[in-house]
Amino acid sequence: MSKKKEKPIAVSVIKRLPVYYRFLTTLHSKGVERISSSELAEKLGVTASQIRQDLSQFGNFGQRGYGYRVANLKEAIAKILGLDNQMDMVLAGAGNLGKAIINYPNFKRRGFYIKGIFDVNPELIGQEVAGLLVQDISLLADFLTNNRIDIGIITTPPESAVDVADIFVRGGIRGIWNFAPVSLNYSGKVLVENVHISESLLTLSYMIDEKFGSKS
Amino acid sequence: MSKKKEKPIAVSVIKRLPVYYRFLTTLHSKGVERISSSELAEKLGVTASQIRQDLSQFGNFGQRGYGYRVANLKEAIAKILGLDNQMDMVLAGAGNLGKAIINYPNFKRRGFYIKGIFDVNPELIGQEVAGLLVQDISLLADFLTNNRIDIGIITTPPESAVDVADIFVRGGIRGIWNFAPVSLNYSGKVLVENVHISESLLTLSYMIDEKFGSKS
DNA sequence: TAGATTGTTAATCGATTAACAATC
DNA sequence: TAGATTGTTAATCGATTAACAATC
Repeated sequence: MSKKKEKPIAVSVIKRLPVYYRFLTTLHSKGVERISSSELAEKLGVTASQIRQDLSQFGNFGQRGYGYRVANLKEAIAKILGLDNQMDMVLAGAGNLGKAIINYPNFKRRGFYIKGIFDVNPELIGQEVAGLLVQDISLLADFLTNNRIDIGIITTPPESAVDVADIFVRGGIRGIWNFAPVSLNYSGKVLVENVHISESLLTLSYMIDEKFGSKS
Repeated sequence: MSKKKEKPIAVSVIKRLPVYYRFLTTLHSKGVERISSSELAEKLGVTASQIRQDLSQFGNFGQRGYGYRVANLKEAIAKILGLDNQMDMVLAGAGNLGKAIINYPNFKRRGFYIKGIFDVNPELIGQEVAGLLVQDISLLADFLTNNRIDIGIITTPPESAVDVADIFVRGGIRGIWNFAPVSLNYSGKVLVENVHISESLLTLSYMIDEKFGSKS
């Protein structure tokens, strides 16, 4: 069953939920029981208004005069983000970046399971990474027909990214988490979340020049 | 010398420049000579208006009735982003993610130079990565006083990220490229660009549930 | 020239912030 | 209760899109 769709929530709001979630997890592990929107805002460098506005899109999680119970709010956000549902994933490209992602420690805790790892490199095929054997990429299409996979992760070089993405889409994947520096366009059929790592370095570089002046 | 500051450019605009740049680089390598804002828009999934609006903040790079010369526009954006200036960087955390970043092939071409790699792990210290020896993190502070470094990269586990960031800031670094899932707050003193990789997975997960319905 | 496409202004749309009544 | 803080409405701010005169 799909969620009740009240009104569509803005993407800008959804992108902030994981930030709140991460910070609440930290607070919770430190034994902090309550927090107000203004305290939270200060720690995260946003406004209290924004936090209350964001949360109010999903329900009433606080108590007037008191604030938010950290444990409750954390769980509420986990629920909103669907972290209580399992998501099955495959990864293509078992280089350093791929391995870094596979070994991310919180995936399982949050319901994300890597079910298969694929690569073209004969030296990597057969290697064990986090308890899985790296398989030949030529087996990917079959793997997807035999397994119901939600998310495909692309950590290949840019040249192969589009081919892999096509296999993912034909294989019935619902979302692509793309780390290759290419623009993937599958309007509507599949959701694509791009993590264009190097682009953020260019942004940083621009802002450094702007703030401190360029070195030349 | 610092750039002429006409009017401050919106961050949202600056974040799109690397996208344009990447795509123009691809076009250029394919031998494409000209492109119109509407063609570019279609390929990138944005509006032609936005592209023209964005570019017009920095100058007039096109020709009415013709469009943009790919080579010219590419170079113009490189200039805006400061890719013709050298940026010296150090990296802390030589695990898989750190190695992935160090080996990114386009850094030098774009003026980004990694000058030092640091870690706490004795097994990594002394290892050679991309022509540099991994050094003990205890040497980082001294390294920064002896070398003029622009950008510090944090690819450590979250527990050590704040300590490393403090060393960076005391060492006179101007920007931090942070991959650790922590919120770094150095309002004003230093620029911080966060790449919270796992947060984008949570966003994707939410949107999949929203679009296709959750599996439960 | 005629057609095409930019650069830019004005209109729209959406997101953030401020403010405050509701209420714990 | 009195003080604090939420949830929510309204006001502001900023970013995107539409439209078109300028012009290659």
